Amino acid sequence: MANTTRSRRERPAKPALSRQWIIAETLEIIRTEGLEKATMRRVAHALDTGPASLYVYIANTAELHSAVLDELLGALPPESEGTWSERLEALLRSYADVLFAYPGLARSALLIRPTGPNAVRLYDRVLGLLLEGEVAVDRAAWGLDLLLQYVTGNAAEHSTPSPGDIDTPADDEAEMGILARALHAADPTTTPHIAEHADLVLSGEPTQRVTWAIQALIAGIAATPTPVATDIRP
Amino acid sequence: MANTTRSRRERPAKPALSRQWIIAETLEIIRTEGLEKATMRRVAHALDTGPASLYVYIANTAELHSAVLDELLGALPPESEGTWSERLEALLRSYADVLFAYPGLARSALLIRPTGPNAVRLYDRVLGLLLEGEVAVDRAAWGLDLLLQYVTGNAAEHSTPSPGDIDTPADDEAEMGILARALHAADPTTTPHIAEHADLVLSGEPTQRVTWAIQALIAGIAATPTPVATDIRP
DNA sequence: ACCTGAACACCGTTCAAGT
DNA sequence: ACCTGAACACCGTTCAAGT
Repeated sequence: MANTTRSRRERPAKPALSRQWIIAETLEIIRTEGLEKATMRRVAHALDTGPASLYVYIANTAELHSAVLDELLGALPPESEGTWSERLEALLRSYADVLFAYPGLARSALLIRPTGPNAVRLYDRVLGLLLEGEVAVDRAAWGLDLLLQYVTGNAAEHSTPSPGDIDTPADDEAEMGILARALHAADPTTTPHIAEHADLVLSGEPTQRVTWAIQALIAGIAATPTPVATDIRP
Repeated sequence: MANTTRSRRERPAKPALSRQWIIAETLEIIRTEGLEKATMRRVAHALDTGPASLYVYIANTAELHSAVLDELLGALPPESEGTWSERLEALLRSYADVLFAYPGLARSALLIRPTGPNAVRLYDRVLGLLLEGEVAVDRAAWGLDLLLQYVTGNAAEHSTPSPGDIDTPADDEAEMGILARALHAADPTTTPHIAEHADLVLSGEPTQRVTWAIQALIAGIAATPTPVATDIRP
């Protein structure tokens, strides 16, 4: 009886399943517990239903994660100030920030190739900025993929496998420790360059390195001719 | 390994569990059925034992996959002919080939940061070739990570999620189809650059694009100064 | 000492059956 | 028409108990 004038702090008592609602709930779980907890079963449970019900709206787990990512890409900051390359760097960094903020989603992004409307808008902005910088259109077109893949791959590599979870107390740090130990233990006979330059290989803050990498990518893209004929346009 | 004089085609009847044997069996499963089938349970089953037995030799699933990858890296071709950049390209392509040959392993490589002895040897070869090309040592040191991450990420992106399995009839192709459709359907008003250059963005054979990307990366690495002081050496 | 059966706590996905 | 209980076929990992 007395339908729905309930405490808003409590679960809103079965607010009718829908694609939007499922995505929102999934995002909430990813935010608080990480991607690996955002399972069909767990999302269904959070929505007070069984897993089978989700399949009315979402084809499978991959599509669920894909939809969440596109949702997030819709919230990228719209435009910054500066030269084309500064704006491009800022855009890519904001994309990287999204992926870092939701550890595990980068891994999804790497495998499912985002194709939602917001992803396409991101592609368009990157391509537009490269063209504004007078990068040859064929290099810009191929460079688009290279830039986004780098950022995505980098985020995937550095995002902790299980965020708020059991293992991985300070995961990326621990990971780096393992790598650092492996490099410092390098045998000077069989691996002389690593043995000599281990510190340099490991040097730099992550943000410094991402910034440098993006600059290097842009420079390389602008300077390297593709095998694709450029005389496509009249 | 472990030369038991048996019919090599039949299962060698419980050849005593060992780390090497587990890794070899896992590799075989990955080769024939894909990474996602190389579960602790399935490997244990293939070795005629229960999953608990594997934990005597291997800490967890991640370590198992990690060990398999390092095993594969030990078989990279040793040295090619040509200029330093040609040899570097060849080396990176052979690394990419390994990852492509074992779909799914690239994804692991992206997340676990290979640190085995063979991985370190690969790092050393890449770094050595960059230095041979007279790339500044700080740029070479940072570029190492950029190059390997690109190749790994690229392989991860293009490797089919489930190789010899139920879904994904021609998976990467299907994926590309989805992307192609999304780009060709781009709205000329909101995403004008993509709408105009969709074909160019999608153009080129995968190998052409990888080759171009590696060249662009090398050029960018060589040309972009890092914030790390270069006057480390006397 | 070395190994493992059995259990615990989960998964994705399907489909017959309910409302 | 829309939804879902229950089942199917799996997972990783642990630990008490066996040899």
